[in-house]
Amino acid sequence: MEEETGFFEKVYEVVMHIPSGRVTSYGAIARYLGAAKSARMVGWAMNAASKMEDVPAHRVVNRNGLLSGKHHFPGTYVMQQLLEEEGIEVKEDKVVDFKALFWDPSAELKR
DNA sequence: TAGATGACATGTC
DNA sequence: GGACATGCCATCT
Repeated sequence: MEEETGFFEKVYEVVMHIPSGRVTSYGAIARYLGAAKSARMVGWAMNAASKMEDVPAHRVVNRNGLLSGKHHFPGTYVMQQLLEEEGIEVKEDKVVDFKALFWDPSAELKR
C-alpha cells in the first residue's frame, strides 16, 4: 500500500514540477533523489516520460544544456520547438543561458 | 518458460 | 583521462 516511491515515479514528479521556461539536468534530478550515480537511470525515466504528456521531458537536458534526448523525440525538432514555446532560447540543440534557466529541484522543492 | 546479458538521453570518482 | 556506478527495458539463449 505504500506509494511505492519508485525511481521513475520520483523522476516524473520532479519533472512535472519544473516551472515553465525552466530546464534541469539529469544529474540534478538524480542528485535530488539521492542517486547521483543513477543519472543514467534518469535518462531512461525520461525516455518513458517522453511518452507522458504530463511529464515535460523536453525540459530535461544533459549537464551541458544540450538536448541530448531530442534525438529520441518523435520529431528531432519537437524538443527544441517546445522549449522555444516556453520562452527558452535554443541554439544548435543547446539551451541558451542554460545556467540562468537551470532549475534545481533540491533548491525549489527543497526535498 | 525462465534466466541472463547488453544497451541506454549521464554523471561522478 | 579513464573506469565505474545505478536502474529499467529489450532481446537472446
